[in-house]
Amino acid sequence: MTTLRERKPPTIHDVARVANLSKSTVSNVIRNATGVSEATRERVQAAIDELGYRTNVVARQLAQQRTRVLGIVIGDLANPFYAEMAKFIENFAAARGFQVMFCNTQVDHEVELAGIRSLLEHQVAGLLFLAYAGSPAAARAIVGSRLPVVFVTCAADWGDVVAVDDVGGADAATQHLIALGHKRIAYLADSVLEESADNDRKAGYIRAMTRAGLQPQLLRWDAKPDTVVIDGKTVSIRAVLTGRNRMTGVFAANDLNAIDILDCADRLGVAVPAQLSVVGFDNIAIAGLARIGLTTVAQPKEMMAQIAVETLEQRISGKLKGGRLRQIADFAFVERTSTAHAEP
Amino acid sequence: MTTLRERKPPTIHDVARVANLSKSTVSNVIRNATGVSEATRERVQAAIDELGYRTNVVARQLAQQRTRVLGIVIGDLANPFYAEMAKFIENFAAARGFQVMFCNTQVDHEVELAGIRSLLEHQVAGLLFLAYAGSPAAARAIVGSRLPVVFVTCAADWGDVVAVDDVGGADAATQHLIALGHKRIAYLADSVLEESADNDRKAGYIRAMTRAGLQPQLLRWDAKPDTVVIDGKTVSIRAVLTGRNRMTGVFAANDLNAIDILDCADRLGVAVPAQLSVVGFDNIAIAGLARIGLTTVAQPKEMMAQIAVETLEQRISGKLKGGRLRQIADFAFVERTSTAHAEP
DNA sequence: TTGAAAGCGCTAACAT
DNA sequence: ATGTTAGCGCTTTCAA
Repeated sequence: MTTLRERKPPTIHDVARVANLSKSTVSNVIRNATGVSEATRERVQAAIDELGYRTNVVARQLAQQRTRVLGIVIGDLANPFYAEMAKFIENFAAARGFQVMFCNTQVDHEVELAGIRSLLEHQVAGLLFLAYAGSPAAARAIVGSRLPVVFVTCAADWGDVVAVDDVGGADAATQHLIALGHKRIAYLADSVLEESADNDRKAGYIRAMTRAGLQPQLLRWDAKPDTVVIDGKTVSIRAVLTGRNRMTGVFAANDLNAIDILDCADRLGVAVPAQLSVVGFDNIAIAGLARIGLTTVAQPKEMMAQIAVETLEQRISGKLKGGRLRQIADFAFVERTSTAHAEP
Repeated sequence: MTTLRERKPPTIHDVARVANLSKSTVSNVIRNATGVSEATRERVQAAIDELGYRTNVVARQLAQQRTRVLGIVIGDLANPFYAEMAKFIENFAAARGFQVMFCNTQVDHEVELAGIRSLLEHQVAGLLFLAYAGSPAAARAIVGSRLPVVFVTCAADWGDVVAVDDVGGADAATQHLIALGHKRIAYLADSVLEESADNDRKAGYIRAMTRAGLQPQLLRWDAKPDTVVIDGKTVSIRAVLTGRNRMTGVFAANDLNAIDILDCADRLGVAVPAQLSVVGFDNIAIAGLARIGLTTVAQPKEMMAQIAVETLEQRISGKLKGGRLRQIADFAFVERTSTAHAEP
């Protein structure tokens, strides 16, 4: 092997020495600056190849006083929806020459803030929030207003927002259940994080219920697969799905929770959709499996990721100026086999 | 607002001026160096708070000639297994003061190499491969031997390896089907990437089949949900599952593919497990759903993530020296409802 | 078209 | 205990 672990990597200075040119000329070649003769360019390239030189981006970042790194704050990577979004975002970012730094720590509020702080210290050029859970004030105070921030799939008033029509989607989902003749329809909040999107979906649900003269029922997991909290009281999921005044329809804040409910129903012997109809939100990949067949509100994931990255890039480059942008994408209602007419 | 978008962030120089001290003293405080009087420390802290100073990690990295950034190369974030692994890895890394940079681009070989190159240019302190697909030679040539590399969940001979006993797990999975009386058992390779883990699992499958005197059948997706390639010939999945010499058992390279097969069976009206038994590998979260009930080989994900990060950290810090480490974790066989005795 | 030189913000000897 | 100083590798004016 030619490269020993110990030897320091070559710098432009080394390249310059080998090519018998100055540092600046080498720099000009590397940066594809104009005004370099073809002969020189080749001479430099030869030296670069010979030495195996590679740009030290850290030094460049310091000199240029900016980076091409995007900070991505994720709600929960274990949720396929966020994983898919993260994948798209990474793809679009890479295509535009950005490197991404992730920060997943949704576990602990303090850890989340520390993560954001670290991203800022690394001088990320922009911040992208996927599911913004933290106390708004704290995060905002840390971020300040020195770099562009985009919220995807969630919302806050201190950055651009790219989201789906959560209220409309939730309304449509609820309306679907109502149209099928269901009366006792519950809303199930997400177990992990009470994000801004949840609130909008809840609002859409309440709007549809109220319009139909039905009583909203807000559920929230207590001990994940067994009990839920309803009106401040802890109730077993068995009671909710099989009790006297059992729910016949559930609209979950997202597919993952909808699937959890499906699983509860299966274990309790409650037939879906014969005895229980379930609607989700997101349209994650597995929702489409024959065995799941989850009726859900689909978000245009790839499109949202693209718009988010593009918006952030334009803010960074300064091409986009002015007030906060709110870009709301249309949802698509996907009817599958988890919903049916209510029993007479 | 006090902070205008335009004003440059304060540096240690500014802090020093406000505190009436030198840059180095401020630096000493920031780095928690010893030999700073309590009074001075407080004076510096006051100035820091007043100015809202935050360390510029880029400058520090350049001065220290090292970073606390880990490069994570992922196979496919849309596969819940990798997403879960990524989450654990990010967690452990963050807990140890590392920031992570992701690179997902499994789409294109060229893009993958470009991603690795970018991570190196960003001077990552170490590289962690989750599912290493690329042509070994190319990636290795780019990385060289200047920084530590750990392969998790996959293997290569030029870095430390943290993996599950793929061969043993695959053998056990296949053996399970054989013990249930199945004769025509196929192996289904992953559709996205032909990784090293696939080969080991294939080897375990072949070993078990051969031992039982059965003929191995290697399948690979052609057009994802419809056709597979077997012995170089394209065959419809319908033929494979319902034809004259149909398979009665399938061992898939991972859960995602196993679930795809389950889905195919469902759509074709093939009853699982009555007419078809399916075993997966990974034990992703959804495999445990009542509706999926996938029998599978579980990998100790969190433990592997932890060992991987720790190993990488020890290589980086120099605490761990010497030859490549191969740390193989035990698998756990999880029997669920997707497997049963073969029909007589 | 090329080169000299002054930073970028921080660290880490070394001197005081 | 605090300050002085010389870098880290690159960019970017400005001269030559």
